[in-house]
Amino acid sequence: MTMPDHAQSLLSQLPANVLAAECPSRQVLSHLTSRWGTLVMLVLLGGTHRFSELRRCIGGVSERMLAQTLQQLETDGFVLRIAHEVVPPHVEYSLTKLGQEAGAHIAALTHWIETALPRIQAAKGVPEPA
Amino acid sequence: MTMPDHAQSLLSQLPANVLAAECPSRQVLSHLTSRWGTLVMLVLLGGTHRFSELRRCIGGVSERMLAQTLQQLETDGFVLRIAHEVVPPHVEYSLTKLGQEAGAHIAALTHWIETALPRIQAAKGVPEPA
DNA sequence: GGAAGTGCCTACATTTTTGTAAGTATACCG
DNA sequence: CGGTATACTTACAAAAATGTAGGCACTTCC
Repeated sequence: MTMPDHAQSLLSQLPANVLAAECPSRQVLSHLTSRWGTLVMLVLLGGTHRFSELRRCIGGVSERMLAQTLQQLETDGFVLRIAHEVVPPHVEYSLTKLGQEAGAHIAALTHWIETALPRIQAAKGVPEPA
Repeated sequence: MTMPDHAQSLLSQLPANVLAAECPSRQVLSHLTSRWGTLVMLVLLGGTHRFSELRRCIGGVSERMLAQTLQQLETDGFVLRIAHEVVPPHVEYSLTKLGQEAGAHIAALTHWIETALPRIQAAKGVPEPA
């Protein structure tokens, strides 16, 4: 045995398989689920925002990390960056169509966590069957 | 201005807010979206598995990381660990009810990535509007 | 005129994460 | 009897992520 049945079923017709170490989907996943990536997607799902706005509403991000995260999401094709050539700089970030689709799933997960948090904290340490 | 409107709306009635740095939901999110956490949830969504099975079907995990990840998910109440007191050891991992709910969202995201991968790769570098 | 705001980047230091290898107790297989 | 498998843990080392501080080229506000 090298792989359980359901893993095979996951492979089925899909063009990618996250369970495989070398699959490019792994990297996309890691960008979307990175510490700040998830939160950026979440905020941008609410509409276009400037760099400093993002920085302010995402508690705890440093400028460095925010910039890095935005670049990753941009090169992945999830975020659209529009820079107005003025000074002081004015840059707007928004989600692409792809970004909105991904963002919807991220929002679903985070929203679930936010509402389920009481249950999660109650379950801590208390062994619970499925 | 300290926070955009939609961020306020996210706060609404929810018992938690991921955008706040100190919110406990942040940690839960980070466990579920950690490098291996996501994949473990995904596999366990397919049913009960032993440690070594998980290790084999999740490409690239080390024993150390798998053990650590499972422990985190267990203390968060997502994973149920059942150890049969025999030698050699026999341990089974499965998802709790909470874990299944969270896992469903994770599966939706990863499944989307797997199917959208061609589009994502095509979009790389090509600026695309929403 | 001085301070604050804008959207970054870069160098450097620190922290965190992750990998590697070895050890454990025992049973089963040939 | 030697090798393999099980489910881990621990110590040590290497790699990656992250934070901090400073700079830039201006403009607007007080």
